[in-house]
Amino acid sequence: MMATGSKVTREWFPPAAEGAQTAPLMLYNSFVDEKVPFVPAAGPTSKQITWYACGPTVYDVAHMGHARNYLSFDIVRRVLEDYFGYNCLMVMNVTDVDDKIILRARRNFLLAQYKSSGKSAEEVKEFTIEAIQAGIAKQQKKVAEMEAMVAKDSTEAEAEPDEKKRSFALRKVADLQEAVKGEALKGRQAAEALAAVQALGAAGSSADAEALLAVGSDYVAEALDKALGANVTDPTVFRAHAAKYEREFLEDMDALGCRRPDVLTRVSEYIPEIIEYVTRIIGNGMAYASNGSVYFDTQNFRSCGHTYGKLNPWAVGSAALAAEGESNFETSEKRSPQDFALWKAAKPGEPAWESPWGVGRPGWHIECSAMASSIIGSRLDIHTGGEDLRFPHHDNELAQAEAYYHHDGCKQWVNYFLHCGHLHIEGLKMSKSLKNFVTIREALASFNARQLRLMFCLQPWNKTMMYGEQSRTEMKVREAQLRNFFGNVDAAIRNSSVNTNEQRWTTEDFDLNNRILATQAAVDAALRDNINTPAVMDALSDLIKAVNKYLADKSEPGAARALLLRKAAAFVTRILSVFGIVDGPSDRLGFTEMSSSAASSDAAAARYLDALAAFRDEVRGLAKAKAAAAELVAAVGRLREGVLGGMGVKVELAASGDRSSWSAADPANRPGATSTSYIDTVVAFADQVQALASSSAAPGEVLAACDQLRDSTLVDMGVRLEDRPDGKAVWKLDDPATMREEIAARAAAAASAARKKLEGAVERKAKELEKLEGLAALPSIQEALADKYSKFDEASGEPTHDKEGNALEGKAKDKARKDYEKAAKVREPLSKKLAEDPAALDKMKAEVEELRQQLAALGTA
RNA sequence: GGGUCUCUAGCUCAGUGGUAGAGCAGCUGACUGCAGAUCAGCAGGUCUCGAGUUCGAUCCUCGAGGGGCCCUCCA
Repeated sequence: MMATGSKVTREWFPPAAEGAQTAPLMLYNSFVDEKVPFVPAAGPTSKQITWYACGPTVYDVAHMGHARNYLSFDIVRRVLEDYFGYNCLMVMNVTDVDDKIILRARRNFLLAQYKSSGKSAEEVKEFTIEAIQAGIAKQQKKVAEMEAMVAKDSTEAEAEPDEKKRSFALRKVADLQEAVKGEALKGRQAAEALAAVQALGAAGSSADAEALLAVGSDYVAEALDKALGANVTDPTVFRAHAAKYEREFLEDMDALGCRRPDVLTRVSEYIPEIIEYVTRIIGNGMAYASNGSVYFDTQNFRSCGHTYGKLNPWAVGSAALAAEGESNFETSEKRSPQDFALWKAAKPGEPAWESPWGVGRPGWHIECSAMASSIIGSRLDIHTGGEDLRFPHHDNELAQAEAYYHHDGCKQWVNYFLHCGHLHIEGLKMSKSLKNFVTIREALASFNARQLRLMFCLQPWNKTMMYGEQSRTEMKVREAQLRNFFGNVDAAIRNSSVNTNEQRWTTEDFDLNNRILATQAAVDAALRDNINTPAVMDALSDLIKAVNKYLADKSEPGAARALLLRKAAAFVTRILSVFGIVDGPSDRLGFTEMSSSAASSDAAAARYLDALAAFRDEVRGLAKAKAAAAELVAAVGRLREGVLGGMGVKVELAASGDRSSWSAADPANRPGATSTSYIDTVVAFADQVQALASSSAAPGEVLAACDQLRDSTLVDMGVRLEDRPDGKAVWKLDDPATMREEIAARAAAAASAARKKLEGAVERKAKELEKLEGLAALPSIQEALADKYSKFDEASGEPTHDKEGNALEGKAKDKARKDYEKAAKVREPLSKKLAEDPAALDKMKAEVEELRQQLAALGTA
């Protein structure tokens, strides 16, 4: 090519770059309790972020309250990763060294040892009874002590001159009284257990050790622990207990579809880092060793220019006051009541590690600071946990990290602290102690992971979440809407092939496209607004409704634009996959065609289903038209020879009464398993229709056969058939179990529907009547206002003179009018009703009575 | 007791200085041989109460009351 002098001017206008900055992602940050823009620590344009999640203490099975944390933040994480495109390093700890774990592990271990020691049933019984009696004695002693303490503390509290301290002392007394109640309950439970154990032997037959221990295991374990607990020194006992529940926890998380963290940090594996951490904090002058333990020095921490209690500053003072009230503070190892343990000196029967301060184990708060610092360093983008951990756990964590990084000038270890709201069930927080918990496994028995995730997506992550009937109903409605949407769109796309239909856009197509664009904008705005998943779900629901309307408008064959429908459905799918409600690409590893599920679909099967549906449509059409039997026979013939024959299926007619068989015309090209089952079905159905025709059955019987095919045979094959008003059925593939459940639920609902409807009607009518009667019993407006005004306008009824008889003017008059209007508005429903019909109240009474009688009649039937 | 948040339809919650909205639940209706799907409509509110600021308050201020949460272990 030659360079010539002729230069061509290329015309291109660059799009304006101003205002290119997109709206920020806002996150609700616990440091300030408001939504603030999210900026990665690595820089505003960086996509690299770090996240430390406060993980489980693995002492028992996890319940849905725990799932609230991990599932909700999994959704948040997926949005950050898959929607906003951040690369997130997610670290989660597992607390496997903890008071509860130690106690339970030791007891379980001793109990197991005892069980396998080959004691006779008599010995076991004797020991169990002793154990329970010891438990009862201890309980009684404790109650007595507590009651004495209540008496002592309350007199002391009364005498306390300082107002603030007195109120704390009084609160303590109240708490103590609550605790006494709790102990008394435990005592009663122990007494019941004792009776049960004694009954086991007395019943005559030999009591076996298993049964005895099943009743008294708690007490036996406690007794064994008291006697032998200090001798348990083998660290594998504790590790094994934690490992079991850690494994179960991770299984639960997998079952819920939560992405695993990138790094898992176990306390037991980070002891050296923790010791180094504590050492440095001591070196920085913000902790001190005391009698084999190490405490964090909150006073010095403040003197060094740090802020203690950033997340819950209000709790700090109160907690200190409460701690001062502790009777044993003078003898404490702490310098200040706010100080907390970084390292605890070992007690017998506990796992312990060597340290510069003697044998011991880490305090509760230090693990998170040390492990997160070890993996991530001196600045985290995000730290998450349940809202109950705000104080003291997370505040102490922050203090420890700032103290550790003091000489790096660290004043803010975490940029965004996110706390999820608790899970409530019937108005109460789900918790182990309230015994109102549902384990994750139990929940997964009633709902699948998709349903649970959908339920979580319908409520904001940072507010209290309701787990109840209402939430379940809304989730089910939403799930059905989504399922029907995907099914409807799929059917519509099948029936509006791009190859055979005009694709030019009409007004409806432009409108639908605009709806899609608007939905995309709404979803984006909702996600930026603190990852507001309920708002996203609402936006998707609006789009689905728009698509439904579009499909209704475009009901003539081929009118709907398959490409546009696909666009809408693809967007909904994409967002759902971000939430993890449908499997997304990031949940599989490797090339997708290697995954086992990819090959399972049998593309050719659709043709046979189409043939079956079309044949059934024809049969239904003939039956509804009360056509002659010969026409049905002709239809069967057309199916066998024409349709199926054209698809390479050769039907072998059976002798009368027998089932026909079929074979592939080309043996080298045999249909797959799914296709085969469809062909079996269509051939059998054709036989059935022919038999009905030849016995000249009534049209109703033919329709019944069609219904049975739809409601039973196809359901079992995972095919959902829906008859449309135009006489054409559409089919969708679905899970047979789900469909059977739906059918069963509908049948149950239908059975009780009449009664429920009547009950509802009675209740509503009675309520309305009660309300109106209440209004009727009210004094008249003028009587009601008589304490404020003395005279009223004849025509309008409004007050004209005040209580003293002075004429109302200016502002006072306006006020009077407002008073009047308010009172009038309250009475409006009644006056309106009476204006329509002066006898309305009596009529309503009669109606309620009538409904009640109907209901009673139903009850006796 | 202190702190803090909250009070809007039967339930869960949006919302705005110009007398209120959504979803679910309820009730009608359209379509329909049945089932399903879908659409349309209706009803339901002293916006906790009281006082103040304002031309005007559900919204702002103050007070009262109810509820939640935190101040101890918890996800």
